Amino acid sequence: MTAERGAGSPSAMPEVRVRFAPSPTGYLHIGGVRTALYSWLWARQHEGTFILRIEDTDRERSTAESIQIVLESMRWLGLDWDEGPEVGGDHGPYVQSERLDIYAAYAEKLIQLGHAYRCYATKEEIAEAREAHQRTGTKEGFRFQSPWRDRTEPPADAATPYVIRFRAPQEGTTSWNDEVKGRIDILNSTLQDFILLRPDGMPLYNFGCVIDDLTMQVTLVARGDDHMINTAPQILLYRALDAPVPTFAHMPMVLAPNGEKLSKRHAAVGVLEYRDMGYLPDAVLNYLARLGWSHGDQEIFTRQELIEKFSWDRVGSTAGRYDAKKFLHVQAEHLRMLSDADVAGRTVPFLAKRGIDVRAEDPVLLKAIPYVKPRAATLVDVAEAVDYFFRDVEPEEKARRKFLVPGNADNLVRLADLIEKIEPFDKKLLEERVKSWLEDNDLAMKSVAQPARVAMTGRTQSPGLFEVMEVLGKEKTVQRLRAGARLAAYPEQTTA
RNA sequence: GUCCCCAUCGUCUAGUGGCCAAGGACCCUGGCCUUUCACGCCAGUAACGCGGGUUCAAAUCCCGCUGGGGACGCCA
Repeated sequence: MTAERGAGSPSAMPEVRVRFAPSPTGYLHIGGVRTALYSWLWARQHEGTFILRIEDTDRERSTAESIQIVLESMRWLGLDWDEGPEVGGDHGPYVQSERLDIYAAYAEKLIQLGHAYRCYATKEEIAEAREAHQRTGTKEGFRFQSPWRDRTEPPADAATPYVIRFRAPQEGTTSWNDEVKGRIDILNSTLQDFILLRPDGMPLYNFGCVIDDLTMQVTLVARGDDHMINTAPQILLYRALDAPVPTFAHMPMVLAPNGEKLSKRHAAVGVLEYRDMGYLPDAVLNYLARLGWSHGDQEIFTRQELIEKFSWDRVGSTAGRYDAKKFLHVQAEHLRMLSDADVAGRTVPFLAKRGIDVRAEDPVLLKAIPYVKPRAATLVDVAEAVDYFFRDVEPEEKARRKFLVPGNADNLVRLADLIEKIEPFDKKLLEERVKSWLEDNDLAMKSVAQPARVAMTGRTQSPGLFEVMEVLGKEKTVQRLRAGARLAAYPEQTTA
């Protein structure tokens, strides 16, 4: 760890207070989820406080529905917050648009301290200055030099709208020890008099963020490294207010497979989409945790292991690319870690979506899960794979044409006849009897298996034949084999 | 263009100066298992961007180059 925090007072190490501060603009991006996750893991590992704060100062894009989506996403992931919307806390409100008076007070304080000033320049003036700057063709980046920085007289018209700007130092260097990037130095000469407050009193990101982190007593700020540019101005703000500067941890971003910024064009980016695709929260967390962080060669982690093993110095410094196949693999591993009863319970809503109404305790469902689990990755796969246990089969056209043909009809009938007499109806005995029957009649398993499978399941892929029979039960097994035989004998007819 | 960050198989990564003719995972390929599909098992392809240093020794440290990403807003 490269941090310098608390070095002077080891006995008085402050409580760990971290926050996740998304802006509610549609959905919770999986990149954001990773930021939230690392912060949450850090808080839980240190028995600290995890704060959820909504940064909705962009009125154009923020909506109330989006806030609900954020909360729902966090809840689904199990990233519970100790302070924030709906749970309260001692440092609220936790929605920025409700904290305007706080920002106003701090802005006034900064003006009085001489660290900020009212700027009456219009957007047009700034745009002009920018164009003029571009015409000069200098290599320096554009920095607006407000004429109001050093002016003491207010404008003639007292009603002129103004923004409040920070009076940024123009010399020196601002540095910090980043938990993942190490030491960073920024020349103050590259900074400008950034805006704190808009005319309507809405704070801009750097100001709202600092005032909130300050008043909420946040000890570590974790965010994507696209925010690194904001850190120097923020540190300057803390200093101007004579406030303690938190530790910063800037993690590399999650990129698209082609290296671009990850967006809807490349993948499902809203985390709730994964819920709907049948992913498990712990799998999402595992995949995201491992994208940019590592613990030796370990790939699969439970939530508890993540809490125990996470550390900032194991967060890599390279941007990670989203890999759908690896994600799916991690998901499959987590599915297999679940008990059958758990899988059954989680599959129920996905069955409901298919119009199948069963309870989690349904004995057929419970019996089928262990056979289906190894060949499924998501809960949608599970639902799909148990479908035919709960409804009549209509063989897929292709499968029917290939396997339910006249030549197979007789064997299906004879198989049904045989099976009808087997008791108890378990897979072991079924396999034994069917195999000896095949032997006695000089038949190959292959000649009977696929027609029987199609008859029972309607498809060519399924768990083992005897497993399917056992789950289906004698009555349905026999009935479907006979129906299949009829279809085979008279290929032009459809199922009854 | 300016500023900041980054650089090991296609991808995620292990590697913190000798144990590395670079290990694991996903993907891909071949094989085994087999009543189908999976699972599982075995095997294989595949990487230290380039150039200079430092050192007895460099994937690991330093410098430069190149390449990639991000930021340059009255967005966050």
